[in-house]
Amino acid sequence: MGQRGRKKGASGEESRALLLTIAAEEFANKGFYETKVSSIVKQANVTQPTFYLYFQSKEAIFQELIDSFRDQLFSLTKVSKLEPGIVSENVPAQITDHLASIFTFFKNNPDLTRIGFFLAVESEDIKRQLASQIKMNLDSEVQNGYFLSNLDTSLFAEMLVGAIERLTLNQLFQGKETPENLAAKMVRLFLYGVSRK
Amino acid sequence: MGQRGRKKGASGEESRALLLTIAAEEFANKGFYETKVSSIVKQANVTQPTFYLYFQSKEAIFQELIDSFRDQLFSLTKVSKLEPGIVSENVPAQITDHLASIFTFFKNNPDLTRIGFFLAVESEDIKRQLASQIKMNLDSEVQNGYFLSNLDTSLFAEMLVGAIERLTLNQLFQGKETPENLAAKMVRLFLYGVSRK
Amino acid sequence: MGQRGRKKGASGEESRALLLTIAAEEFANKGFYETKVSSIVKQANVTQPTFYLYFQSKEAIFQELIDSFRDQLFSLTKVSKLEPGIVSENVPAQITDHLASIFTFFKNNPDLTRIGFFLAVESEDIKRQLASQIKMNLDSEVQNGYFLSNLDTSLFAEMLVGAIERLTLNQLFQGKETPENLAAKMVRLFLYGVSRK
Amino acid sequence: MGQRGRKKGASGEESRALLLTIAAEEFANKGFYETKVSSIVKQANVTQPTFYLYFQSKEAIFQELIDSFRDQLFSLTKVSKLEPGIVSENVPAQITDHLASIFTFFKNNPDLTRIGFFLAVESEDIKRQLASQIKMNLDSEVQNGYFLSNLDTSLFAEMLVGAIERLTLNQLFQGKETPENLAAKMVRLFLYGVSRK
DNA sequence: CATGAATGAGTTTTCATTCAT
DNA sequence: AATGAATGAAAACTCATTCAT
Repeated sequence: MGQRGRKKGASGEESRALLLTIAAEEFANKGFYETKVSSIVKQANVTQPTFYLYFQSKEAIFQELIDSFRDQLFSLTKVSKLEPGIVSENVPAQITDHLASIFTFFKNNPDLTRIGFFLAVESEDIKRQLASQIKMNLDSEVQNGYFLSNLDTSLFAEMLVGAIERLTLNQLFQGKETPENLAAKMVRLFLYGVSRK
Repeated sequence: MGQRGRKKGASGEESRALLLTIAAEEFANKGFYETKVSSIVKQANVTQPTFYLYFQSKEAIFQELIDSFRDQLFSLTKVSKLEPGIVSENVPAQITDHLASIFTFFKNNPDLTRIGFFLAVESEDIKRQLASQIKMNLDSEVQNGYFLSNLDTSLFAEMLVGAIERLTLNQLFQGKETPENLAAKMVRLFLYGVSRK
Repeated sequence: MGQRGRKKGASGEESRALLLTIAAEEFANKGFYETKVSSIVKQANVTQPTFYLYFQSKEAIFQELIDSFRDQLFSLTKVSKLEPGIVSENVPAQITDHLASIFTFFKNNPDLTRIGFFLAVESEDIKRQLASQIKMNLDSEVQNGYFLSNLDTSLFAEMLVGAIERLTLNQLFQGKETPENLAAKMVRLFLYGVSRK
Repeated sequence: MGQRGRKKGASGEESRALLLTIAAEEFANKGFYETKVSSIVKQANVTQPTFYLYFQSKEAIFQELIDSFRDQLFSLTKVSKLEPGIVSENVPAQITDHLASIFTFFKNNPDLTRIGFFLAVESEDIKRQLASQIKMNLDSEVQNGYFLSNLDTSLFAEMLVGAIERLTLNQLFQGKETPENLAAKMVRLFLYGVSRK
């Protein structure tokens, strides 16, 4: 009776949180449509009506996960504007740090990241939004003379997001690189290019 | 009797091709799961059994589209290795051409591209494969001294694929840039970086 | 609201058993293919999903009925070996009893019998298995000198099964004979033949 | 063009006969429902409309096979009444011959037999009819004093049919016994019984 | 005599969701 | 806080059968 006993006594919040975690895992691994409510609740050891006690629908819980990803991501990028008065030499380091913090967040929340950055229909929105934030940073950096004055910041921001996305999946999630290294390599490449001269 | 008469007389290949086109459109716009066979056939003005006359299943037609994308993409990239004896100055132009041809293919086949590059489960595979092709090219170019000798070509290839992906969606498909311009801009940025100095 | 209320409160096992009974009846009367899930559930006053709550598929419920028949039949025949030390005169009575118990089982479970003995693909298997059990009994009886020493027990066992089958359908199920009478008649005929002398 | 040429030139009767043969095979092996018209015509190298040129429906061709079986079987049993004036000693041989001719027919027409004797819904009818013929023969033989005067000929006829059925399937079709041997064994057993004394 | 192309009418099965307790 | 039992609404797929030629 241990398990059952515990479950009955569990606070609602616990059940809710558990469902959320399991759902994230399932969604991340199998996508929205291949994830069945029945499978989520089975793993959480609750019944289907319980699910609906905490979430209005399958879509709602998915959305909640997306929103959670978006919120965390943007609370991260909000604080990371280059400070205006910074000295030139430190710019790369600053950018690297910023990038590393994003990679760290992704690494620590792989399920959420898969959902919000790759699976959701809104993923495109989110990436656009991220690109837009990056663009704003770039613009001010251009203004401050750190970057090429004729840089197409919009396009560049999108390229960065694309790079982030691929490296997250193929390097970070594969455990091939740490967030810091990845960030450093990216920045170096983008700053100085790959041409020999 | 005009309509009916025409349909009965239609060649099978025509019906098949029509279904394929409509399916591509639907899949591209609504994804695999939200695309219903019933909706495809309605637009093609045939009945459901006709669909199954030409395709084994909804999955099969989806797969056929993916395969078509993959095949075309890789028949494109297969021909585009940098020739060994090329003079240094022409390398950027060559790369640009290659990239432009990819963008052109994407632009001319937006539905197929959405399916094969973004919607399919195999999309990751396809991108990995593309990255791998690019890496091989890069490797030989490094060997020939065009690029930094310590370049992490694998990582760089992935960044390129990420950039291609984003720009395809947000610039090319939006009609903001031509394939050629996009390719040129990308190459310039990656070759020389964005740093002012 | 009476009906609806009652249904909701019904125990699952009840619904399951009801479906099983109705399915047996339908299968027995119309065969596997002409029996539609829709018709079973209609008679059980439940909806189709309820059916799938208790049975994996139409095939599964059919199989369950077959297995039930087979299990009951063989738990019946397992106990009925002639005891070794029996006196000669009692052998016919013993055999008759055994046969009667089979006929009784068939009579009490006509739907199941129709399914397992006549409709199922496995019916042949089941009959073969029954014949094989009978053959083993016959062999030991031959050994004990009750029967002709040169009796082809395998062939004879099959003839018995054939006779059982026909009489079940045309005498027992028609209510023309009781299990006991049928058994007695069969035994007499097989033991002593029909020849006048 | 050989094949096609031949087909075009084929007489209608040839196509019809071919379809009938293939259908018999398929029905015999897979049953009515698992046999698809599409599969029959594929094996016959014709198209579905051709099938409907010769048969009104899938049911019709099945019925035709059943009727063919029934007709042949009963043209066989019609001729085989024991002649009234026969001498006592020859009765067993006569019966054996009769039985052997049935087994021979079954052996030479296994597909048809499977269909008419085992698969068809009318199989029961056909067996009943066969039993009824046998009963009539038995009755006259009883009258003539060959058999026990109190023999329940109806029941005995059914037992015979059951035995025939099983032995056909498990001995004859398995190639374990020739029609003649099988008939002889059956007759011996039924005439004199299996009791030792 | 034969076919390429198409369909009407169904059937099983799935799944998110909800009562009643 | 939770559940046993049930369902509405649809989806993919099948197959015998038939036009038009």
